[in-house]
Amino acid sequence: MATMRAVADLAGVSTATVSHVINETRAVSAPLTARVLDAMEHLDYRPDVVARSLRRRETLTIGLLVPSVEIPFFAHVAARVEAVANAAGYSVIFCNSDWSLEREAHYLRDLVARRVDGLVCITLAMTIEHLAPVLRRQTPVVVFERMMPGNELDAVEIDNYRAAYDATAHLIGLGHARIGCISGHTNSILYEERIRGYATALAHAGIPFDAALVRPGDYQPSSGVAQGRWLLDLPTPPTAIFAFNDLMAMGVMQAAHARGLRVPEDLAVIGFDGEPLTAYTSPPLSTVEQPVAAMSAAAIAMLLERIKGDTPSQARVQTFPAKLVARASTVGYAQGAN
Amino acid sequence: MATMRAVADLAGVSTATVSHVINETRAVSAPLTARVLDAMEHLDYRPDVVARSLRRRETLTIGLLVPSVEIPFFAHVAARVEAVANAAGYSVIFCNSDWSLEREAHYLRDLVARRVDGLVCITLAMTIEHLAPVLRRQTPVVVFERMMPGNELDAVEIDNYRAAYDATAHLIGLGHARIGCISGHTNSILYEERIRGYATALAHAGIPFDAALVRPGDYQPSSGVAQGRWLLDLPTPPTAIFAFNDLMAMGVMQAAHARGLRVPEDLAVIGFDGEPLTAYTSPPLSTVEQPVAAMSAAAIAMLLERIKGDTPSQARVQTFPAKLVARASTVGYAQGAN
DNA sequence: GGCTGAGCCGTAATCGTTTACGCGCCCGGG
DNA sequence: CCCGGGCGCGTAAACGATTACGGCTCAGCC
Repeated sequence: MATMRAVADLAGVSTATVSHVINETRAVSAPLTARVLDAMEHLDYRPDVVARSLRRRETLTIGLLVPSVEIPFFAHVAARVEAVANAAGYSVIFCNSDWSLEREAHYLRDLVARRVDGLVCITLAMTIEHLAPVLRRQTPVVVFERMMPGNELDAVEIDNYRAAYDATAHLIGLGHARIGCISGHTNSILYEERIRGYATALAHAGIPFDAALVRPGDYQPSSGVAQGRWLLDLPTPPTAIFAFNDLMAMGVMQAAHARGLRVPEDLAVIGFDGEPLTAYTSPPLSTVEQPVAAMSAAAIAMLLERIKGDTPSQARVQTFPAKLVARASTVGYAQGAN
Repeated sequence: MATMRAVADLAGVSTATVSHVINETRAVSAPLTARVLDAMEHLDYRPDVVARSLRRRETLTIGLLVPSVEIPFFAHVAARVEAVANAAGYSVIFCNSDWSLEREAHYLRDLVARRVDGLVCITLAMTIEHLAPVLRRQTPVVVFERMMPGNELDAVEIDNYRAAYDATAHLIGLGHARIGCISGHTNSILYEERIRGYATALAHAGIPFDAALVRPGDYQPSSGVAQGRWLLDLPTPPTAIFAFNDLMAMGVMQAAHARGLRVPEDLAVIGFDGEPLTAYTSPPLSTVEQPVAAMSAAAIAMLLERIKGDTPSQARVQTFPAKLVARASTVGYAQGAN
């Protein structure tokens, strides 16, 4: 409530001096400094962030755009991004697009109008054109997962090819030859990379690729159930299924259990993302773990560099390793520790 | 980038006219209106939200404070609150306190300095004193779950007493007489109410209350495992366990499975919150479902009323019914549909 | 004694909007 | 013919900070 003017008056100085005391931006004599601090204390003064933002032309705010925070992976990212950003003095405006391109566009406009200093966005279907309004205003952007075209944006990602390869090879190593795959939305680089990893692992093992075994999911457990059933209904059903995220893998396990199949004896299941939750399913779910904390920290670090103007001009893409975590849903309780 | 000044110049009018065209706040002749709109179009002008906020003394921003968005229930709330707020034109500043009172206090100060128009906060341990800086600035607040003391804040909540009663009665109805309970943090009204519901249901069935059967959890699945083991290690272990949230219930199921116990034949398990996830565990988890969407909408509605100044002066507490959802983790596949 | 330069501060412009006032003009009624 | 009242618009003062300039004082030195 108290304004800087009030503090200045109470301390008997000008607002300039108060400002400089607060920001330590020019020398102020000891006695004056003391008087100012006293006055601030008395009035419980806090600088008005809005006014400051207007004048400084920075808001100490970043936007965070995610498809759905109800999916554990995105919630995890949101938590980490917020923590790191906050430690650096930034607040986070949270935008949940619900997988809607339209809403994403809406958010982008709003975030620009709000003059966010930067933007972390995690989206699969968005293309560079959608970001045009943001880039035009020179607002730095970092994306999780590389975007569709050969755009040039700072990004953090995992090696999706290798991760999918590892997951598939893991199943092959356990003796499976007929391996189903429940993917996510098909219009993304992520999709292509993971499918390539899956197919390559099969090829290396001399197993023919069967398109019927690859089913599209939507990252919700219900699609895991539906596509899991579909696969199990095949004349020659798979003996193992690789899902593009943990929730769908849980759905698959349930579909299997509902038919009296045992996991992993009758059907092995492996998920993706490696959310903590997976350690607590029944049976514990094998998965491929993404280093969310490291990725989030890296994303914010890159963003802050851009904001500070340390402009590498060249877009940087940081690729992190994903880690296969074998649990009872593939290797059984006997072999699978954890 | 384009400022209102630029638009005014291009259209050959004053900034006042531009402003009035934008906000439709006073009559402007058709020709001028057209010229202004044209100019805006040409320059791709968007009002600067920061400047506007400074002048209007409102930011069209609300703060959202949650303990941990990685817990499905809070993620669900965050998604709904954001959606409703956004539909009303408000942006959401996301604050993840990680259960830390210190961080909560930090966020509250920051949100006030940022002049958020309102605040939705969901916290168990916080007391009214922590909110003092917010209330002093007249910033409206709505809380999820009533707070510790007999404070007076607008709130949405479920009938925790009844919900816990129902869950316990459900287990009793299935023939269980020795029922364990894994609670959350013990320093909240929520805790007291649920324990009261649990105890009362037992009493009504003539079952003596056994303090050894009530164990504190922390809403993480790991505590479900730990406390589940503890309970199963009892000389006379419970035949059913009621957990204060779904994640801990999953932990309990895993602990049971790890010992070769069958759910629900050897141990019935019921959770709390009713997150969608629970329909996909193995077996599907019985739970008590909170009407998150309705609660979130109500919270925002109350907040907006306060913001608009429609001040009931009296704090309002809206209590919603929770719904018991019986699934295979208690009633078995035979009886339990779904 | 005058000049210079270093310390310290205050004045006022500025960021980009909104909005209280007030001024012209035109029209209709007395 | 004059006057009152709408209607339409512009001028300029906010909102609450930051910051470019410039002014003053005093010490040191020639």
